[in-house]
Amino acid sequence: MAELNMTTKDGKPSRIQRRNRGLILEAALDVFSRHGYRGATLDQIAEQAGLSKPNILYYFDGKETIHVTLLNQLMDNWLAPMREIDPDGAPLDEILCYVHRKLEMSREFPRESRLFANEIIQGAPRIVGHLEEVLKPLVDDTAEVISGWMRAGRLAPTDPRHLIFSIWATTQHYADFEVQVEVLMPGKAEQDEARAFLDRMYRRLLTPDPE
Amino acid sequence: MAELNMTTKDGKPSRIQRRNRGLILEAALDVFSRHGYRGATLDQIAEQAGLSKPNILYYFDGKETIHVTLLNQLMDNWLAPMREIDPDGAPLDEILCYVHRKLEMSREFPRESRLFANEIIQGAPRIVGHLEEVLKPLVDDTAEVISGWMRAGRLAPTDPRHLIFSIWATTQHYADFEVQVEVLMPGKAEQDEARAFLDRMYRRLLTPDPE
DNA sequence: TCGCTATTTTACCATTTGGTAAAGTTACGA
DNA sequence: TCGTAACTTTACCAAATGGTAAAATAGCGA
Repeated sequence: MAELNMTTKDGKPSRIQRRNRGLILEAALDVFSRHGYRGATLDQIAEQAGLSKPNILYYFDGKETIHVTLLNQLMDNWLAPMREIDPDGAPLDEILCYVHRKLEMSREFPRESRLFANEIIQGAPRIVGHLEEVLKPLVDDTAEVISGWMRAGRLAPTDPRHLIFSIWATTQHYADFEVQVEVLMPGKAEQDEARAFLDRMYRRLLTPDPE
Repeated sequence: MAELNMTTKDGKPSRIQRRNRGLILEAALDVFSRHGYRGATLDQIAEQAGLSKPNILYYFDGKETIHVTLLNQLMDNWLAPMREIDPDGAPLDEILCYVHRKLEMSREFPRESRLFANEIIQGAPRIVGHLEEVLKPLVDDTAEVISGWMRAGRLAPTDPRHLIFSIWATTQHYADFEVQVEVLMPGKAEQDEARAFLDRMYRRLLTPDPE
């Protein structure tokens, strides 16, 4: 009887369930991404979702369950651009396309980026497992693809993992440190400039030297 | 009588005051950087400092005062490397030296980096003022110096502000996302590799093209 | 060593917060 | 339209948390 609140008797979630779980997760994303896990309260989430606190606990086992649910849902979308790097594509295009898509996600989903950043900064207590089991294999594969391109002389050689880190860092910076960017470049269309800057940077880094 | 707990009657802080304020700030840095502002508790800080909670409130007006004190102390050290960029130096060397020093600070002061990141991600409620009054002028100046170098053909042209952002992002990443880095490159001496990677990246980005 | 001030402890308190029990209300298939 | 399962609300609670009052103790200059 601990977690029957997930399906109706016949095993399928009802219309109301889908709607309210959606409302809760949307509200929770907002609150968690602004205040971090411990800084967020169920009352805030409830108010923003337009539901009562006990009602929220009818749909989710507890605060932590909501948070974990969010993180798990997030991860898939978050890693999608990396999964789409095509080992048979043109190396430089593939990498630059990845950079652009990550930057695009920073603009479209800043809350998701901050939720993730909060979790990692605080030691990733609730997703280390996921990092090891899902993220690590994916990064290992991708690094191997990039290494192959470099060995074949199709990209200038560098450490592929640090390359990936730098792409994550530079693109997510515009979401995670948004207030700072806003203070330092008030009112500017930074995203377009950022795209041009990063494009140029990775192009110069990765274009192989002529023999 | 609201904040007499700062000095003894003759205006100078006593030996005990200096020691205990130091203990408190050291403990607070640890706790705040691990859990964020709201996630940290006075009890945790007190325990780690080896003092009682009321004793902590004898030295600081409240939780927020401790946090603000930390952030203010931090900012100076944090910006020091940028202040040391020499407009009369060799442009590429100055930038690369800045990159190295930022990376070095990431390794030496990861707690400070995370404290700062936590604050910014959550909207910088306690230091926007500082950002506008101290950080912005400094960045404006530095961007102007870099622009000058670019106009003189001594650096390849790019947007100087986005260049600065990318340096912050890539160097602080190793502190702020330490767990993730550790999961993906277990046991490696990432810092040395990171140094080589970043050196190479910014060298290629900024070395002017031959005419 | 006395007396005064600085420091520390003990004993609290009010609020916030995650969570629960149980009574009510709604929706929907038969 | 009735009964049952799904959903929602009301009224709580225990623990945690930031903070205070006041008594107790330690340190130090005269």
